Amino acid sequence: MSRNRLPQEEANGGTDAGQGSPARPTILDLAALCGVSPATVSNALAGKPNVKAQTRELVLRKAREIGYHASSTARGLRMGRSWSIGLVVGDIANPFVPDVVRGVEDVVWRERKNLILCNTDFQAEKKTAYVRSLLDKQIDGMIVLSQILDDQDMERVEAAGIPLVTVNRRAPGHSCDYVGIDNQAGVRMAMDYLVSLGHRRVGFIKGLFRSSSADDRLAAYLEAVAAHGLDSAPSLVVQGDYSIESGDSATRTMMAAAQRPTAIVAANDLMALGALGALHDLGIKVPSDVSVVGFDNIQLAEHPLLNLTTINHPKRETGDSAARLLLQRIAGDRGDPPRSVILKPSLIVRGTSAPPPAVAVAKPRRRGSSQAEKTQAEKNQTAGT
Amino acid sequence: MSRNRLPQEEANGGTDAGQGSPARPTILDLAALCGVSPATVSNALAGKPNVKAQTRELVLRKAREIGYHASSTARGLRMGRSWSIGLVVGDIANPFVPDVVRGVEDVVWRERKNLILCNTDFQAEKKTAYVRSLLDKQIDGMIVLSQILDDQDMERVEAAGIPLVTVNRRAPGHSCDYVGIDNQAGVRMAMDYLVSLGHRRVGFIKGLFRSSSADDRLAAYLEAVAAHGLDSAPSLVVQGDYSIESGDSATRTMMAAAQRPTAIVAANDLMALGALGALHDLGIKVPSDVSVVGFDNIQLAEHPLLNLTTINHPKRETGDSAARLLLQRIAGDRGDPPRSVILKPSLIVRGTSAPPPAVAVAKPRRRGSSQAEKTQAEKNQTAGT
DNA sequence: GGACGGAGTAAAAACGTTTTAGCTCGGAAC
DNA sequence: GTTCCGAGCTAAAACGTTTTTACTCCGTCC
Repeated sequence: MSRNRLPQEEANGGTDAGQGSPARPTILDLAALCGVSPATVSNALAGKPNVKAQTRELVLRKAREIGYHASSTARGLRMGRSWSIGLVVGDIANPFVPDVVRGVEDVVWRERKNLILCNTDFQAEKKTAYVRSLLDKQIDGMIVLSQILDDQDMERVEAAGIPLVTVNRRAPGHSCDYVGIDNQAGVRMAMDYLVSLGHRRVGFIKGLFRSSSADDRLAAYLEAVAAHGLDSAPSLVVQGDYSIESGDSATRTMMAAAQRPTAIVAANDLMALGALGALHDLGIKVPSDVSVVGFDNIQLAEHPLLNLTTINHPKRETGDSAARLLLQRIAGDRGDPPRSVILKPSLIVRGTSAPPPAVAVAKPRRRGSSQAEKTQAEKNQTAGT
Repeated sequence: MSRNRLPQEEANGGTDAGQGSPARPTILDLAALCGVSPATVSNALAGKPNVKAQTRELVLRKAREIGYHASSTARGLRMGRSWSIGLVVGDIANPFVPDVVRGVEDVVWRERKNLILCNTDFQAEKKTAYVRSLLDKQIDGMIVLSQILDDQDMERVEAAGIPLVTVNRRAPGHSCDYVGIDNQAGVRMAMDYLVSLGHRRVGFIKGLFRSSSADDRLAAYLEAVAAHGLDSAPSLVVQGDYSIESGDSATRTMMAAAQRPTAIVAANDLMALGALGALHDLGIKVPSDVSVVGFDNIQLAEHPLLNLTTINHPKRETGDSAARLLLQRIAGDRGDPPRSVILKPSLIVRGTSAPPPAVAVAKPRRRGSSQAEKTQAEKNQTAGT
């Protein structure tokens, strides 16, 4: 160490006549300034017990004076950590995502860790590259939202011993912590509710194939159709891709079929909003002609002009749980068996749902309860357009 | 280096009988494997010209074989960089923000840098802590969205020599790269358009005080009122805070006043949507009774049921420009004078704007031009509502 | 035949920490 | 008067790179 010669000749030379930035103080500077060794400074700042109170005080004071802050990079290299966690999302611009991110940030922030945001656009190549990059950075942990990593990426993460929490979509074959929602229960609530209103012919706009949550939601729809003995027809299930546009076109397809549904359940709110738009364009009244129920309860769903009946997905709590699980895993034993948090959905009745037009009711008429729901629903959406 | 003894006795010991993760290979392992020095490996991988083609090939092959990836941390320590940039936002859940983030991510991704997302909730303490953390991490650069840093934080960033780009809000007293929109032009377009429709009494829901863009938008409104000789009254300008709720309550306040406006311009779309909700609740027809114009053109503004006339803010392009500016600054000379990118707003006519009720027109009737505008506007919004 | 030069490689320093092992010194125990 | 011990500190190694400097050949030139 040629730097550490004389007390007054510190690492960052006395007069910084150079125009460049003055180079921030290192632990060596601080040690020299305090007249102790770097080890002692480190121990003092870390609160280790093997340093005299008086010395610790001196170090803390001087550190504050010169504005010393340890380099995360150096510390990370030595300790093999980075105090940052990777958050892999498909599309941050999807209104569902930022709310979850917000939940993650909130708890991660409490431990003063940083969030590295990786937007994959659902592209395999980008996903792989981001995972690589995160591993190279020695992240402390990783959260993957609404998508799965290929086996190779997964293996790399496991090999690196990096804790991983998956959200909304289980990685088949790999066991890791998971946070999701009870999709089946959610759709069942929507279906039961519609049936209680008197609907017998309910259409479903499903999400992308190959996503576990999409499968669950579709399965729950089919089960409900069977359980309640509802009308079933191929034209009542249309494929969407979670976008507004796909909800729009799916609805047009569905309404063009011979047997129109009296209610439509969409696998997410964006498609439900697309359905509302399409029905509006087609001159079909909501909810008097057709009811629409979404899934997620995104922020704008409660706007008086949209006023979407939907299944609430606790988004912020999702992010919160995922981050908690991850932090526990980081702090605690890596060997513990994987844990799952399955959040509860809930039905939010707003203005896009009502009993079907009278003619459609074939079964014996329901009593009060459905009537009450109806007036409630209609109240919510009076004066609509 | 006690590790580097024999060819077959590599750093990461042959048999990893231990249960822990096998510890990833270092450049020493790779060097031993190839029978060259770590320096040569480094040069080979970096594509330096001073290594024989044959050697380089060998190194690359072996590197791929054992899946060698350099540690960003070690490299960062040595090179004084981190290949990540800090993105400081106020609230990621605000629908305006993710689109900008998406733009940033897109260009940052091209250089394989990472994005560290800092959500400040507009809290001074969180802001300061995040900036500290970013500086400790030796980030390559920083983007601050729609907020300003206190002088002390600002000084720290400057002292560290970290390039900084501010977006939507200039830091008074500090000169750094800036990306924004021509707020005045935007509001002027909205006002001119409304005047051309025949409106003479236009209300304005302004944003938070102390934000430069809010000031600009308000100023433009006032100028337009003066320039066109429109009605002006204190009750026509109401304070909001950029949230839906504030737009709602501001509108109720405005409509409760003696002199109701025939049109409302809001400083952002969320408040405009709040206005739509309030008017809907109040039973006031949009646009026949009152026109509403927003600012930002958030994604859902184009939904057929909202169909909001608004000023487009090129969000993605904003993020794009900010990131570009930042990367240039990182790569190029730090000493260059600060640059600004001012994006152009544009008027998006949808269904929430129309001529005022006939009775409201007091001044002598405009000729053709306004009529032309009107038909144009109506053409744009046929099949609306 | 020796000096020169360039190509290719190696040795070692440096980046800024944390942590382990060891040192010193004063007092207590025997 | 040794020995032992603990408190408080220091020296040095280690983390895994990049980069500077130096070295070794080998062919070419004079």
